[in-house]
Amino acid sequence: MAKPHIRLSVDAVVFGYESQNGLSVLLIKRNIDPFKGGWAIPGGLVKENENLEDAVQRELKEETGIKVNYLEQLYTFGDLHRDPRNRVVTVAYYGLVQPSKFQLAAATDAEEAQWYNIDQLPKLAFDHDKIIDVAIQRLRSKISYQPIGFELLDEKFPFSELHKLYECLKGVPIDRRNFKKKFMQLEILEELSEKRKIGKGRPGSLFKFHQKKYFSLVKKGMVFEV
Amino acid sequence: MAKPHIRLSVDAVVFGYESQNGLSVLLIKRNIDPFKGGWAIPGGLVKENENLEDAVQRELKEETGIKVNYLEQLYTFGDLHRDPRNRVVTVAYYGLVQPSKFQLAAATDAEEAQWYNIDQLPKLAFDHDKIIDVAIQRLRSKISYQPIGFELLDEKFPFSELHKLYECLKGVPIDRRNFKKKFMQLEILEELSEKRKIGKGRPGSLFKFHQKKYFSLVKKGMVFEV
DNA sequence: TGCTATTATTGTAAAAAATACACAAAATAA
DNA sequence: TTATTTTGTGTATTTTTTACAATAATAGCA
Repeated sequence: MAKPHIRLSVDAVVFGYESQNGLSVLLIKRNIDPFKGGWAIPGGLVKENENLEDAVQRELKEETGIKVNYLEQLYTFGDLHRDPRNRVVTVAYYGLVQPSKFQLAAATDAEEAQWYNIDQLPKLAFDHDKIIDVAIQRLRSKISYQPIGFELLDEKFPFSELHKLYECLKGVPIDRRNFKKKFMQLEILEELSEKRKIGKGRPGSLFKFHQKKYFSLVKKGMVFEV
Repeated sequence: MAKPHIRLSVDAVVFGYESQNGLSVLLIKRNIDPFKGGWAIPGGLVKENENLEDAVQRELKEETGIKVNYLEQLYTFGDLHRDPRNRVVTVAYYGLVQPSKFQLAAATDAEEAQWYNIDQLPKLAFDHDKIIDVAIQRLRSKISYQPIGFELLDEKFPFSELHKLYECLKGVPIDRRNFKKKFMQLEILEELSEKRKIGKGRPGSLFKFHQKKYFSLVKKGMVFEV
């Protein structure tokens, strides 16, 4: 009998955001044991000749049909009995997408995939609740010092959307005027001449995140902090 | 022939600090291939029934004789060819110790262990230079918002030692008076009636990090930031 | 068309925090 | 006793953060 060895997997906490629904996580319904029929975050074993990030993207594609643009390593979970059958150490990642950009699961491979608001998560397989907790914490703090929020917005967005996003992720009300003042001082947004087309009330200008401006900010040794 | 599988290892960047010598990293001289005779950070394969942190502590004990008090996961490095022979994914940790508290290697197991100042590192095996880079960055930023620096100082220390430590880790001069004012406002230090015994100049009071005070700071929702 | 409701835009005064900066006190070495 | 080194302390200035309200542009409705 072969000597048992440690298996290595990757798992992904994919965050989605919509201004009406707030922050969600992408879950799949497992169709194999253990936890068959239960909900889990997408993931699976890493292949012998595959990079970790490639493995994440592959599993995401297979299980949910999604390709994430922003993907970052979160933490590696290696407790002895986190998988009831074998020793499986998992490298967890988190990613950001716009749910509206994708058609979920049904069209794709195996499991059923679904968005769940982070305040209404079902019971989860393995230690996936813990992984999501860590991911939320990380996202909450990262949003303040890295301009990653734009991954969750349309390319062009009214300023109020950015404001709502930050209030949602930080979980506290933020003064609109002070927030705008601070953000605009960074000079990483481009104000377009277009206005938002729909909705009631005075239409606001649309903005775009200007990556080049952000890089030149960094080059000057300044820091993004909001 | 058995199907090849991914091997899992842990590696540790152990930082040591002395006010005369600044920041150092603990390295070992490898006595097996690959990179036999070269320098590397301590580490090795994780056992099938062993937690990741336990694996780190075991390897550190075996290879250097050191036990670290503060140990934290850094990042997981999994590039395809980071080990020239097999696919090895490594979970890197970093730890903080006082070099003066330990007798190194020679007394212990296999390899030769030695402290190297972070500005005078030798050429390193595998991707260990990259791992150390990431660890230094992490330590540099973490020192500002977590009170981990005390792991690098004696239990009782004159304030000037704390000041020097922060100047060293942040790599910039810090105004003595403003730094002290800010730190003392946190109320996490206990000022002892003892004075420093040796050295020239006016003797300074000794201080102690007061963990309980720090916890109550956190409970009040305040943040450590220096 | 005019009224109401809704959202967007803009500025300033007050408070708090960060910075710059200098001199006196306690010890050792010469 | 004098010079040198290190510690200890306070204030004025600048910068940043916070709190806060009135006006403009649209849509829907009477």
